[in-house]
Parts: sequence; structure tokens; C-alpha cells
Amino acid sequence: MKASIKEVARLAGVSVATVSHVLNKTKNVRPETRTRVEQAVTKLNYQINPMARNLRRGETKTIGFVVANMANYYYLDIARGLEQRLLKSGYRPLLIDSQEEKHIEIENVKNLLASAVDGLVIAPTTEDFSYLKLLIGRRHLPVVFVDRRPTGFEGDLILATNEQGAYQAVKMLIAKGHREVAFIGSRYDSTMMERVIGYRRALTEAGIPVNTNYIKMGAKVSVSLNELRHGTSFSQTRELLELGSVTAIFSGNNLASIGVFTCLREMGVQVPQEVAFMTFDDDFWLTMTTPSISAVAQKPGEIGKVAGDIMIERLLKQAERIEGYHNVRVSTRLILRESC
Amino acid sequence: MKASIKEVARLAGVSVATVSHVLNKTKNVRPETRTRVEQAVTKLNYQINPMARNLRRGETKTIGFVVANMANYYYLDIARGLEQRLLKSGYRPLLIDSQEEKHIEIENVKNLLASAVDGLVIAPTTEDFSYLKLLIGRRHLPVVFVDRRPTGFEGDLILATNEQGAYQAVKMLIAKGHREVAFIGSRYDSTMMERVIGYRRALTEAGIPVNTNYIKMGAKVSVSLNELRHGTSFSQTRELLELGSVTAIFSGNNLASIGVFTCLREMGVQVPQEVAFMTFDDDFWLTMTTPSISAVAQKPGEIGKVAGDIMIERLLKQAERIEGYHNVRVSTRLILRESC
DNA sequence: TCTAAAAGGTTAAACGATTACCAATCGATA
DNA sequence: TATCGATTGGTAATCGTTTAACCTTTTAGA
Repeated sequence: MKASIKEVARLAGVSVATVSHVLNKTKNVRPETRTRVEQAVTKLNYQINPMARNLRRGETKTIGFVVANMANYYYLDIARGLEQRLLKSGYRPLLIDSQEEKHIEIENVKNLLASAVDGLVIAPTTEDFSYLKLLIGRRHLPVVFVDRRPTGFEGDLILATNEQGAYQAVKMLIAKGHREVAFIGSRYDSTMMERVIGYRRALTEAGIPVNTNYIKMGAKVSVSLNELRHGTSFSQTRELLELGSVTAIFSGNNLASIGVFTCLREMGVQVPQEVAFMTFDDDFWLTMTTPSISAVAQKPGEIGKVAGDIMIERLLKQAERIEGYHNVRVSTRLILRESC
Repeated sequence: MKASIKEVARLAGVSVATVSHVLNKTKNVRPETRTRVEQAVTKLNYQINPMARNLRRGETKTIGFVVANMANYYYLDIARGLEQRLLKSGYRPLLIDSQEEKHIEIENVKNLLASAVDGLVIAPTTEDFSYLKLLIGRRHLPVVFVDRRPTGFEGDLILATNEQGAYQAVKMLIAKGHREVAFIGSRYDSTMMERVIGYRRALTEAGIPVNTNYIKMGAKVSVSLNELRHGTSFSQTRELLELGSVTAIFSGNNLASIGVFTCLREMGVQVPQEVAFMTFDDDFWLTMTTPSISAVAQKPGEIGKVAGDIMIERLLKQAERIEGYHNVRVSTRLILRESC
């Protein structure tokens, strides 16, 4: 089967304690014995048994990452950034999908706690996290939130510069001569709220009155990209077009943009000649459409990296309540394409 | 901190062995004592320590899933199907990305073996897996391959019906009147080989001679979707267009289709009037382009599920060499859209 | 009533590491 | 020379379970 530390010790003619000390550099060992141990290790192709070590040390070296919706590519990019940083420090992310369902999210968290992760990174489905307190109880477990701000629970938080991103985008539309700019969001969470605020600020600063008929919210979030094409944002777009006055549409996130663009295309609207279009969140497919679509690009990889760094910091320093919580904003940038 | 089995035993007034037996239903216990134990469990909010159990039982209840390229959505769908089945049997997938690099793949496998997974599902980057024998050595570890056939190592294998899929697609193009049909593949692996064979069979059956100038292979695989737009398949498409005779292009996979379509669009080619287009592998963005793009759709979720089922079977029966290896084909279907 | 078998429960040895504590050796110093 | 401290190594307890083996009772059948 597999060699254990005992057999290494026997082959090297020392005790298991010494082998352990050599392996972990946790005590001085005479060079001679050290090499004897090392030779035994390579000879037996010995690999430490992580379960035994973890049991003894009381840690798992895994960080649970609870993702709101794996169908949304955005979260995958976060996961990649996160993984990169965690691996560097010997930790490993454990990915799990909530499919935009609160009850699945809770189930996932329970599961991860049961498998004794050392930390939790959460991209929330909805904002309420009062349940987390009960589940975590009084053990040391750092929690980092990304993408949406939770309520009822405190932890580190990493968000994009939502307000500024939306502001810049709408300002750009205004600069191109648009005054009748509509906003199509989706679920009304803290993040979407900030984007709406940016949208309003751009209008107000330009002296354009905010027309609440131009703001469409409350879409149902779906897991299926294909369903999204004819989902709420599709019909909301049609409603806006029927007003007859809108000359530009800004979509509040990547999921909403699917329905918006599908509608524009199916209604035969000339983009950008008749209606200009822009969206929050960049995505690969925005480059493949005719016209290609302008976007406020987040840096999801960066968000993941920051989340990883903060997690590692907490893990190493066990400093969760020493200095309050981090509240990081990762910048966005405007990518202009053909749609405006 | 957290309650252990000992405290449950003390509270219930029994031995730890009895608690364990109640928990695992591994021995008869008088109903009365059983409820005493159960009450103690809920009262202390006792959760079993998975590391201790795993150490004792010598299993981790995790299955490593080594993905060739997480930027390719196809693998994500496989992962979802896999996860679904594994969770049902109390196992959990551990996802890890090889970024299309053989050396990262090997690193990943080593990592997973070191963390003592109970099984391995692999979507290979390249086909050579002779290294696996050495790494696994002589322990019981089921290995299931998906998407590409490995060489140098035997395991269960789950593939799409590549030959038939390509055959049907090209046959359809021929039925629409095309005789000058080109094929753009990418890396020349077993899977792409099968698709080429399907392509050739369709032509031959229709009495159309195979023109080897129409077959472009050997593209460099990239992880970046954006780079792929102007990668090898882009220039291969231009070469084909310069021949002046091609009336239809069939793309061998979803990655190649990105470059092909980008080229068609940037060269101002009318699709499907001047050149028809079709691709192996369905993807969300194929529905958002103008025109939308026809595809041979795999069922990645189904592939993942089958992989999960087979893995579970092996795990339960420990029957890896009793009955040879599975060799499953998951069907494809033609999705016709505007591009042909 | 006696015996065998079944049932209910406990003891203690693992699993494979880590680590506090102890013991021996050796120079160097007072 | 006796002592001190550093260095090197070993002993054994521990982490939280599982499980084989064993000991008592009960139960059932004759």
C-alpha cells in the first residue's frame, strides 16, 4: 500500500518523532541523520498522510468557496484568482454552487462546515446571512464575502466600484448625445443599488431629470443562460422600446444584458443607430455579436486574488477581530465597442 | 469548541463505541439507549469529525476532477453532472484546472494523490498518461477519463459520438447543396480524429472526393477566449477563403469555432449566403451572434453523470479489474440555426 | 430446567501523524 | 573537576473516530 512515517523511521533507523521533525524543520537534527531520513523518504516514495496531519493539527487546509451561480462565468474567474493565491500558501479552494437558491446556499455552507473547512469565501445569492452566526457558533472561522454585501453577518468584503463604473458608462452615453437613457437591472441587491446610484448621478450631473419609467428592476434570476434570453429583461426591454423615446439602454449586469440584446435583435432595432447599448460586466460573447457590445468590465480575477490574500492573512494571523474588517473595492474599466 | 464523540457518550451515559454504533447503524442497539444517544447528539449539536473518520476508514470521500481547461464551458457542464451524482452517494468532487498544459496536469494529479482522493476523473490535456501508472503505484484507485482517450493507461472512458456527430452535420451541409465543405480542427487528438473521420465519411458517401486542402488541423490551443479570436483557426479560415471555392465550413470544436466565425465576420463574408458555417460543440454564445450558429451539441451534463455513476460503481464494488473497463458513448444532436 | 444462541454493550487497539517532555551526550566554563 | 547549557534524539500522549473481540444478559427451544 502506502508507506507511513513508521516505515520511514525504521528504514532510517530513527524514531518517528525525528522523521516528523526533519519533515517539518521543527527542531534541529544532525545533518547526518537528516540525510538518512531524507534518503529513506525518497526510497520509500513516502508521502505524508494529510488526514492524519489534519486531524492532529485540527485544520484541513481547505477553503470553501460558495458560488451563487456557476453558470455565470464571472464567478469562475473569481474562483481562478482565488485558487491561485490559496495554492501559493498551501490552501485549496473547495468550489460549490448555490444555483441562485438561498436554501441550497445554506445547505452548502452546512456541508462545508461539516467537512471542517478552515475558512469560507462566499458569493451570496441574497443578502441575508443571519443564519451564519448560528452555524459557525464560537469557533475561529474567517469569512470573506465577494460581489454582494451581506446583512446580519460581518466579514471581509470585496466589491467592484459599482457606482463609479455605472457612472462612467452613462456619462459616456450622455457624451455621445443621449439624453433618454434607460437602466435595466435585475434582483435589487446592494450591488445593483450602487449601480443605479451611479446611473442617476451621471444623469443628474448632466442636468437630465431622472425618469423612473426608465428604470426597470426586479427581474427573476435564472440559472439557465438560454432561459435568460427571453426572461424578464427581455420583456422589460420591449416595454422600454414601446415608450418610443428611449435612445440608449444601460444593462445592470451580464445576465440582464442577455435578454436586452436578444430583444433588440429580435425587434430589429438598429444598434447603435436607433438605440445604443451598454452593459455592466464584460463577457466573452459580447465580442462575438453584431454589433459587439460595450461594457463596464470588472476584474473578477483580481477580486478572487484579493479575497485569497485576505483569507490567508486571517488564517496566519488569526486576527479576525483585532483590526475590524476589510472593505476593498476593485476598480472597473470602460470597454468601448460597436454598440454605442 | 466542538463536541466530540466522547462528550456525547458521557452525556448519554454509554461508551463511545455505542455512540458510534448508533451513528453508523452498525450494530443493534436497544431503542431506549438509541434515543438517549440521539438526544445527546442534538443537545450538543454534535457533528462527526470527518478527518478522524476518514483517517480511521482510510478514505476521503472526495473524487478529484482534473479539467483540461476551465475556460472551456464544456468542462464546467461535465463537472456539474458529475457533482450531482457524486453528492448523491456522499462523495464530493474536487475540481482543478490544468490550463491545457501537460505539466500542470501532472502537477494536479500529484497534488490530488497526495491529498488522498478516493478516485480520479480526468479530462486529459494531451493523450499520454503513462506517467499515471508510476504515480498510482499499487493502490486501489479508480480512474475515469472523459472527452479524450488516453494512451499508456487503462481506465473507464466516456466519449461523445464524435464520428456520428460530425457525419450528420456534414451530411446536412451536403443536403443543403454544399459540395466544397472544409474542416477546421485543432489539436490532433483521438477525439478530433474521430470527427474528421465522420466528415470524410459524409463526403465519401455522397460521392464527393475528399480534398485534403480543405482539412486544417494542428491549431495551438489557448486558454484565453479572447486570444482564440485571432488564433490559428482565424488564419486557417482566411487561407480557406482565399482558395475561393469553399462554400461551407465545419469547425471541429467550440474553441476553433471562435476563430472561424471571427474571421468570417471580419472579412465581411455573408453567412450563410456565401459560406455556410457549422460547428461541433454547442455553446451559449452561438445563439447571440448574427447569424446564430448551427452546432452538433454534446451532452456534457450527461457525460458527467455517467462518469459519476461509473466512479460510484467502482468505489462500491472495488471491482476495477473484475470486468474490464467501461467504454461509454454519449449521443450528440444536431441543432440547426441560421448559419446554414 | 438446562443449553445454545442472540442481543446489547464495553474494552482497547488501531489509523498516521504532531509535540510536550524527558534523557543522554558533549564542550565549555568556573 | 563539577556543572551548566546547548544540542540531538527518543517516549508516549494525543487528535476523534471505527471496529474486532469479548463479556454479560436475555431469549428461545427442548
